[in-house]
Amino acid sequence: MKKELAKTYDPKGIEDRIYQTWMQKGYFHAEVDHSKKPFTIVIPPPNITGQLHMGHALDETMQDILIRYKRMQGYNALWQPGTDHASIATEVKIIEKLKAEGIDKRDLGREGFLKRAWEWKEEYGGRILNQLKKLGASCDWERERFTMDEGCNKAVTEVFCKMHEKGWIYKGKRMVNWCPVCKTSISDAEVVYEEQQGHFWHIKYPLVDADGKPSTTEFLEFATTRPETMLGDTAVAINPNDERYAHLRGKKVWLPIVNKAIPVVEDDYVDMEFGTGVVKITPAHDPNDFEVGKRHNLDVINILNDDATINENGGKYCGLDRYECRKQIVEELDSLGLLVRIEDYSHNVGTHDRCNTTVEPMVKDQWFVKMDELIKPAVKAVQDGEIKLIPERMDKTYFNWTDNIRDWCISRQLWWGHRIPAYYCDECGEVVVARSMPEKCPHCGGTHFTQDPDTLDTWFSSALWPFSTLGWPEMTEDLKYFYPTDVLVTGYDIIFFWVIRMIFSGYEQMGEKPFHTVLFHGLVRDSQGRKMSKSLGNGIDPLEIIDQYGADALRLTLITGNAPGNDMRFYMERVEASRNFANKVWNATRFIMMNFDQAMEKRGLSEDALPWDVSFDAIKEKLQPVDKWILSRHNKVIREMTANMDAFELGIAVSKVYDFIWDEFCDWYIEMVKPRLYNSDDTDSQDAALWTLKYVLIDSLKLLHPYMPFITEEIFDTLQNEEESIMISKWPEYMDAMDFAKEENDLETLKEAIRGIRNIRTQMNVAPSRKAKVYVVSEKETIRNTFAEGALFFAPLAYASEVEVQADKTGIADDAVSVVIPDANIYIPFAELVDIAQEIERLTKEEARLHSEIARGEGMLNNERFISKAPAAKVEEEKEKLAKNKQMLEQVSERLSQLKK
RNA sequence: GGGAUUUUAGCUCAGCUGGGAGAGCAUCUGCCUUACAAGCAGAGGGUCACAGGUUCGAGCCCUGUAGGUCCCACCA
Repeated sequence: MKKELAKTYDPKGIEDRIYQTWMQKGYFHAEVDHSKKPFTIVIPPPNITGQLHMGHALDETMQDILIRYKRMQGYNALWQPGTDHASIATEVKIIEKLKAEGIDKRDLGREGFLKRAWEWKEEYGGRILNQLKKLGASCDWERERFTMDEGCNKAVTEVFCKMHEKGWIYKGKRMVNWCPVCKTSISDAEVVYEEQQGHFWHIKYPLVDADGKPSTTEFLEFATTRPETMLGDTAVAINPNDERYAHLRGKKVWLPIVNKAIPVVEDDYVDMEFGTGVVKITPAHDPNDFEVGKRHNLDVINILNDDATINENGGKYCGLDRYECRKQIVEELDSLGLLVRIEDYSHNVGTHDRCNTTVEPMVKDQWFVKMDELIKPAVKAVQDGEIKLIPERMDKTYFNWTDNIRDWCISRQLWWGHRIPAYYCDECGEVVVARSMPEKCPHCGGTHFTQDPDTLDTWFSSALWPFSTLGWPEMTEDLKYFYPTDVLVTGYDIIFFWVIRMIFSGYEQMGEKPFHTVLFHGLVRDSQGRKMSKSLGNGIDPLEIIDQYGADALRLTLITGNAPGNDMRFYMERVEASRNFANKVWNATRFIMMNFDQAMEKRGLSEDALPWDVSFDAIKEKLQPVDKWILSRHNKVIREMTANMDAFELGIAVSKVYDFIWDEFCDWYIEMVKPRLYNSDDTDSQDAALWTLKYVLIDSLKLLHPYMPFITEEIFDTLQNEEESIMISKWPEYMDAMDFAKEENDLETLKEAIRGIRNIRTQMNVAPSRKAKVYVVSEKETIRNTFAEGALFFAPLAYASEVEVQADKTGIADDAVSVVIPDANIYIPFAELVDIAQEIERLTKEEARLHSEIARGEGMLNNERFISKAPAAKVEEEKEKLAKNKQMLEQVSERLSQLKK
């Protein structure tokens, strides 16, 4: 048992060693086992481009806590790890890298590019998972998956084909968001709106005269933020109810520069109140205009190339960049006298979330997922509570999206990703969607096909993650056993991208929810509340924190004092506080180990027959009230903490065990136990103390283990050798046998008395070395017994030389200082140290406080409605309080009048 | 424009279904007491944003006002 433990806990080296052991023992691995209930979490797969940041650290810590907790509770816990190919994010990264080498993606060709991409994946793809290991993540690494591995590919193809057969995936010309830099369409969710300073160009178009020529006197004025789109205008619109323009119904206006007549159409979309009540209509480059165009059968004239330069439809502007074109168009309009004025205007501009480029709405042939039917079970699941979102308010965000759902554009003009399983017949152009390259065209019998060049939105594969990782589309044993998974832990920022899509995919493909609970967390911000970002340079690297303070300290910091779904600020001071706690636990262990050693030496005990290494029943008779108190408190902490964990209140749960260990166990129990260990020969009492110290510490370590896996394992291993590892030990349970209500009550009285004496001594500036005799006076025998039994530790903690318990004040000096606690008075007769004036002041305050307390209590009890409506127990409680207060007031007043004499 | 959320000690935040205002850090005081100075003991500090309302009783429920944060939609 003799182990020299360092004075402070240093996690360096320890953490890696322990993690290796866990891995070697295979504790993280889960196999189908019908004798146990499964508990499954799938990791939100980090991007292969990613580096571990604080957001991941928080996300993974929460998952690891849940997994470790459930594993200890006897569940067959599976934490399924993996990574995401992150189609566009990765492609952008690789293009950047190629650029640095002076290579353009097109030079390599598709095959060459993909080869580079896979090389990149091999090199960096596993990086982030290795970083997770530093954090202590207990993922089943044998099951690691990748969204583009063979199984996931199969799942994607299968889903695409099934949904296509069902008519829920279709190809069509629709308005999409186009990124001119990435040269791909993107989904609505990938567009972020930014407020930008722009201009509002007020322009007028001439009316068309009866002779078909532009009028020189009559004009129609309107305003636009994108004048260059006029090249694609095919109408101007007015509101049908707008009397101001009644005379224009059925007329035409002259589109300058392009020089052609376009119709005036009437449409409710036009807001009469806004601007001049006239809108130019460019169906090819504005989503609303596109709809208007459809209603009025307008031509759709695309004026842009894929890189946002003007195409041949722009006439002489062909080849110009969109912004240069804008400038020149404005100049030309001005020279034509058609520019009325320019107004400064700030408006929201859609940009691509990956590259910040202003997106262009364009009409393109793309693949879509029809959402109206697909979304229904996903809505119902949350409505019915089949799937619970935590915190609950996320429901509203969720429904906000589902209520306004639009079809999902899933095709991307990228190379890195899942290729769309659609094949075009080289002969007749017929589209065939199939699980593999078709042999023969069903339309013309052609045998040569070209696969659709597009890839799928990266979220298409992520949506299948909870079941594709378990083997789907094969109905594997894993799938039958582990699906549905249990909890999904993720940030609220990807509720639309991912959470909703997993839910509807689960119902559609598996006929079953993918998980029953979604636990959201917020963003980790810097100490000033800013987002951590590369550009700000304010990011804190979790690996550096781990290196300096240990993974346990980081994990505790991320979880403490944070409610689900709320953002948190990251402070170094808080990491230090966590580190200090680890040290506290470490030193409590040192204390216990030291006392084991001392007791063994003193009593000549051998290690294999220690009187404190016995069962609860065997030690029960020897337990003293203090021991029962801490056991009982610990028992309650188990119950409360378990309830918090089950309610996913991870922060509250850990604060309970934190407070228990630091405050009750270390600052009270250990202090109270010292006199018994150091200054007493009662071996029964010592056995009980040592037994209790060990029992409570080990059990507390178990409660703490999900949060701080490394230090708890290290200490567990040091303290005992019955169990192999704390991570597979049994989660503590509340036991009736450990409930000692009387001792809990008694000890609270003692603690209060000790605090009272300490307080008085501080206020009177009495040095701790100055010990005085303490008299405890109470009419109640139980109270006298409590103090008599507790005298051994009461004296040192209250800096008393001696404790005398008696029923009345006989023999106590009149000038004794008193501490008033429920049912008892404590007197310290060291008159020479007392400043009477100060004491009077203190008692006066106390008297005032009691008066107000009594007034409050009487007010409540005289209130008939309170008596009739409040629970009976509550009323009783108030009555007792009132009686106590009255008694105390009497005592205080008496003492005051004495002193005043 | 719609919605969510937030306003509690100097700072950062807890506060469960309404019933005597809490933690960490910071500040002040006293202690190197034989587990721990990364510690111990004690103290100060809050009209719980503001105004109404419901209730015997409101930090908590309702209405309104003001400030902060965020999400969605996007009006040319």
